[in-house]
Amino acid sequence: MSVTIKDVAREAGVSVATVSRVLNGSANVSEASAKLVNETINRLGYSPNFLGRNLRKRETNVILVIMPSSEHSLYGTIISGMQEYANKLGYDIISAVSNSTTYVETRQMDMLFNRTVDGAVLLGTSFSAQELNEMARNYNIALCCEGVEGADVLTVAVNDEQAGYDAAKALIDLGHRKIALISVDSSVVSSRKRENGYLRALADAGIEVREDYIWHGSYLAHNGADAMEHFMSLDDKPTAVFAISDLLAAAAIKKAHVMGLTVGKDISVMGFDNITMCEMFIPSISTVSQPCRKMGEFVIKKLIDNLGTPHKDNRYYNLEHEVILRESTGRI
Amino acid sequence: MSVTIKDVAREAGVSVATVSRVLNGSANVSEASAKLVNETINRLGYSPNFLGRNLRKRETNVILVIMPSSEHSLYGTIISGMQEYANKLGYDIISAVSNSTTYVETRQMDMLFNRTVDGAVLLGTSFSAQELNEMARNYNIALCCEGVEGADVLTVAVNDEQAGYDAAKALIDLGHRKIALISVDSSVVSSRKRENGYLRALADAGIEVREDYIWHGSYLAHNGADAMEHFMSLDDKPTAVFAISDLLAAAAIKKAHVMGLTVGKDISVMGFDNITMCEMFIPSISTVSQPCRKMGEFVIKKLIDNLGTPHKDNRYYNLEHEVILRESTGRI
DNA sequence: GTGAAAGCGCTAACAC
DNA sequence: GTGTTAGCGCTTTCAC
Repeated sequence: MSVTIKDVAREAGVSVATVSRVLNGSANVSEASAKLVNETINRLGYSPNFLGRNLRKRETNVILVIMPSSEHSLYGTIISGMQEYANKLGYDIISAVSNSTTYVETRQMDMLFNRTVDGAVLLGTSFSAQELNEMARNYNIALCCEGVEGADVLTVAVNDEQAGYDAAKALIDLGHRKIALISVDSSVVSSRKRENGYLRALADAGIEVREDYIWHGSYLAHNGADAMEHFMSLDDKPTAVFAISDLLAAAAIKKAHVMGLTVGKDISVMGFDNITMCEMFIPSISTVSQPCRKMGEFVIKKLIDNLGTPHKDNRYYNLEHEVILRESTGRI
Repeated sequence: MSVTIKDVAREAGVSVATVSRVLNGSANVSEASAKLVNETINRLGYSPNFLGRNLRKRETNVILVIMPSSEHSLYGTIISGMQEYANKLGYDIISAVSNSTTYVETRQMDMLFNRTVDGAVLLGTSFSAQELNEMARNYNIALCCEGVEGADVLTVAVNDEQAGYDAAKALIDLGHRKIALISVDSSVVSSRKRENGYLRALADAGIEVREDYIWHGSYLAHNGADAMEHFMSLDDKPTAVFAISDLLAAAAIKKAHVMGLTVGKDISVMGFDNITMCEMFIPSISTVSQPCRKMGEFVIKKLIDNLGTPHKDNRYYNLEHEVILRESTGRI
């Protein structure tokens, strides 16, 4: 039914080897043969079957990216960076969304184990360090955005602790002393690190940490609103809030607005990630930006480097973040 | 290096056929053999090479989804719906972002032509009807969200014309007579249809269409702001604006806000798509929602149905949209 | 410069 | 219930 290399060879009156050579641009094909083969390929509408090719070559030139969520505009930018770089090197990027479900993530990682792809990048994972190390022994994997403690796996991310520090420091520099934190209840490493950075910044500035200024909940928007409501119910209210994600920050801002506060004046709010919405929001949202494109390019570069060699680079690379001040934060 | 079915067979002391039977759950394997094979598989950490399997079976059970952009939260929800449904049927979904670039999209479609995937769903495409028809003759493709006029290809989308009508009608029902439109300059069919629906709604209500109330530009946020600025520079200003996308609506709202207007009172703004941001925005954004999950499920169901048969269903399916009124629109 | 042939890992027909 | 074997479509060695 579908046309194969054999059909092309027969029609062109050459051997399959010659067709293959033309296909792969190998040397030692006469111009006449090459021309003839190419014409036949076009005439027959032939497209090589990559299952055959990849099986034979034992490589697919495809890299899988697994995202924990599809709602995060950050991931789109990262993947865009990956794709551009990968294409240049003759690789393709495909992606899949795990929804942070171990079952789905495992199913997707099967594409790596069953040789459908050459490598995988995880933008957050539910696998343990031990599981990751086990996988990394036999397969090429990398983490991006979100490291896993104890995992000896190639990782590219910002320094979340320092980024959390810088975010809190920016609020302190604006004159704030009563700074609250909206964080999440989960074991996600990056959030914990951002939280640690916040604590260190307060300590450095000689500000005492108050339990009632620290809120833990889910990643959902609702949590940002609840946190803001809680802070505003306190007798001694904070003047600034640092949320470990922009979504939580936006929800907190919305709640403050509904409560009649002017965000940026009555209360300052700082987010994290610099998602698309930050600039559009009313007020625009101050945040910490990650170098998404660069992270995508870099992790792909390193991963592809690993594909060839037995000496895999499994280092942890930190890329530079940047604090961006917009309307949602103001001097006190 | 990597362990194959042969290794398992040798270690277990059975033939590769028996291992294959266990792998595929075919009948006619004694319990003893099955147990032995499974133990050996676990012991050796064997994972079947799908390149071999797929080559032999001439199917991959993988469907590719191509998105024009990665920034559209709609797509994430659609793909989520696809994935859930596909997994139930033993299929996997992978996705790729074309950035509306023909070169990239073509490169991604190669995965279909070279048999790396069984079918492809395009959430918007830069291919012409003719090109699509040509592809559909030999391959399994479907369009979702965004139809192409003249393409006899399986398509699942909302009725954009009616949706545009309903959006404008909702504004009319709120008492508005001076209703402007923010649309895009491109040939994207869905936008033109929404625009046509807007025109029909005005006609039905006996409202004359004014050229200076219709703005065409790019998809970028900037365009929404420019449009609002233009409308507000008119002597006879509109009291409501319908934007054919939520992003444009948000940008228009932001601009109106900056200009000192209270959106929802001084000016009403209606978007389209019901992206995540709509609910969080200040004010929350009225919009038209598409049944994303359902669309994803449905298109996958139909596409998988097509995989088996020579009689392909290439109909155009319309799913129900819904107008959602929030704070950004008000009664005049 | 070109062709014959082996073989990548797997499934499935066929034989027993 | 199990094994033997052909062959999916391709690349690549080896011989000429």
